[in-house]
Amino acid sequence: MRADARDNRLRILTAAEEVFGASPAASTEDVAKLAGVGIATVFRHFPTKVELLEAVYTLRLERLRDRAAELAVAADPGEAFFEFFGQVVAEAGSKLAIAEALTAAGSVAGEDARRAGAGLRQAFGELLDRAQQSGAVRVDAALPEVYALLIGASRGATATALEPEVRNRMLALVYDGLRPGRSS
Amino acid sequence: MRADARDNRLRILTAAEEVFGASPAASTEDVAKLAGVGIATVFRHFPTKVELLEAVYTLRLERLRDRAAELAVAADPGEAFFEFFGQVVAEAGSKLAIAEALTAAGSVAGEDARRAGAGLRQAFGELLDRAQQSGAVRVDAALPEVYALLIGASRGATATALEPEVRNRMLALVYDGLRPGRSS
Amino acid sequence: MRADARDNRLRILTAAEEVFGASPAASTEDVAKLAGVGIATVFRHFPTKVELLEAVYTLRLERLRDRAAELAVAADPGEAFFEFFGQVVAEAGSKLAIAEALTAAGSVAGEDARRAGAGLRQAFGELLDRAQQSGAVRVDAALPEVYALLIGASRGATATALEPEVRNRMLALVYDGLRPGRSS
Amino acid sequence: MRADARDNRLRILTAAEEVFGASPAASTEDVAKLAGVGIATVFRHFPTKVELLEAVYTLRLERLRDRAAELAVAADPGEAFFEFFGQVVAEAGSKLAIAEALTAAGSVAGEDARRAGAGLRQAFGELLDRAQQSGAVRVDAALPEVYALLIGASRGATATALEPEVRNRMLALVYDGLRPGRSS
DNA sequence: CATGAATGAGGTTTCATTCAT
DNA sequence: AATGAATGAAACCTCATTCAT
Repeated sequence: MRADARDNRLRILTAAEEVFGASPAASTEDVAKLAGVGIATVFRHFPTKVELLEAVYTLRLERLRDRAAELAVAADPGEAFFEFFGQVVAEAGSKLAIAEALTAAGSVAGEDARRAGAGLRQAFGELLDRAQQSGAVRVDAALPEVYALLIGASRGATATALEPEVRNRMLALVYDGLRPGRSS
Repeated sequence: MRADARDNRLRILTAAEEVFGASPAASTEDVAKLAGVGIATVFRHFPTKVELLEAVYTLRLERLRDRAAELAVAADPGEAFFEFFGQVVAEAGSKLAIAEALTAAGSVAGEDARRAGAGLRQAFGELLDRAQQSGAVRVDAALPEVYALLIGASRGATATALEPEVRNRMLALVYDGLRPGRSS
Repeated sequence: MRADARDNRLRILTAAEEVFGASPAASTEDVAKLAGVGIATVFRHFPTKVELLEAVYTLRLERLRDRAAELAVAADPGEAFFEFFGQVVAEAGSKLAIAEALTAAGSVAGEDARRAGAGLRQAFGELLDRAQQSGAVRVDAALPEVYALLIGASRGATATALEPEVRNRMLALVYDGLRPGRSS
Repeated sequence: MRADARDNRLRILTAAEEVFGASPAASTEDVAKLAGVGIATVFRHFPTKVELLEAVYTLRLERLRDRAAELAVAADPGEAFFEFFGQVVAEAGSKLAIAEALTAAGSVAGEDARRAGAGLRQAFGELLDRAQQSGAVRVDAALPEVYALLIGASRGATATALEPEVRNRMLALVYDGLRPGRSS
């Protein structure tokens, strides 16, 4: 791929992230305008609007996975787990808008997005494992439900446009449910 | 309002609930078709698509509020609270789609929807109060964060198309976080 | 169907006949403009460009079939046959352009067009039968090849933008081949 | 012109012949892809799509003219004439598609194509002359109408996707009309 | 009051053609 | 000279909304 093409691809992705993050109903032309390229250039790089949305979504998931991978080697596994959890919830806003745009476009998820989702889930699973082995998280909580809780907390925080204090108190409740020493 | 007009209004609302619940990108004409009326009739009752969406959304919220009000006089306040919580999460699917349709249409929330939302929140607050007074829920959890948790759990369950078992395990984690006896 | 809708449908068909007859590459918007309606009205009547083209084509075929049916009761079967043949060839120009537009659009032929084509072929077959029984046309010429000859003569006349005299001399050659008294 | 440039020109022409022969609505990029060159190379050799189409068309006409020239020295002029006629009709399919692509593009014919057309017409005229002098074709048939008949038979055969048997029977009718011994 | 046709403003996508490498 | 990316004009089609019946 040529250098200028790579450049443009990145600019388009960045623009799309911002535009769709702000409003799931945005048009492809808005993306082109913000990226400073012609509309046809967007379609050369992403032959379909759905593919563009998926690319943005995949990028988001991959970034989160990388962040999880970094934290997987932290000194304190418990702290790493909860920090990651909190970060995801805090940054969920625009990622969610993109997910909504995808479902609104009628696509459940492309191959790339599915793979990236699986990657994130696995990386998060490592964080959970280590936190459980270190005694920071109860051992009877399995990945599926904890992951669902992560998603839920993210969406809850976004949907209600939570103030930071309330969000933190909500997270405290979630964390308490995850800590060991419970009967359930 | 004439009797047939009232009839039509109800049929349109019912149809809209089903159509938008299935796909947030549905068109107003689809609603008219399912309701068995002409499209102009839909616009006579709801001068704008956003108003129709809000009416459906409001209806949903009011139904939940009524359900909460019923449970507010139940014998066991703790059981009532957790039952309501679980029901909301279980039925979240289509309501969520309507909320997405609203945000996709660029509308944050109309007056009616806001009022209905406040009503639901208040009714849920009563359930929470009584559960706290009965000792079933920790007293240091305030309505804002518990409500956010309710919304989040609903959305999380929907977004990931959770199987019932996983959903129940996730709810168990959430409930544990809400029970008294924690230091946080 | 409402009166105004029927009116518009007819006006659209008429406009399409003229526009596509003049240039197979014409756009749907040109048709709308000539018909004096909005573009969406065209698409309401003919949900697809191909369907519009087929409707025009079908109309043409039906008109020819009707003309053949009229001539099928003429006093002189031979004269009727050759007159019809000549008329088809003379008027072939714009009909052909429509057929080209259809193939350019990637459609071979819709159900209606196929039926109309079969109708025309059958009506022409009657003319041929009667001409053969009256001794004006050789009896060893079957419908398939005579029909192919009709199409061919039409296309030949159109493709080369023949002057009337040349066209008549060409037809004379064709007619001679069709008359009885040959060995082939 | 450099050797590789000449190579490319030929490969582009060959590819264009195949691509446009298959579908008149094909894009220039398809031609480049099949030719194995970049799209800009196509435009370097043929500055316009119409010019490319004309070049292909011209090539076809020239090949036919060469074939006619070969047959012009055959032993039996009558056989030569009818053989050429039949060959042209049999192979008309893809050439016709190219002619359609040209008219769809709004171009009647460029200088080269016109010259090539005239060349073919003249070569065919020689075949006709010799066939007439040898008594195989009636002498009162002039080139214009016979040529129109050739074109028409070609197009008719193609347009209706004729089976070989029917095509031959149609040709027999045409040939009978061309043979001497008729009064017309 | 209900209907369905008409509207025009966009949205996505394609293509011939031009530039930068 | 060859490449492939970029372009903008236009094509087809959809939809919320307004009129005429």
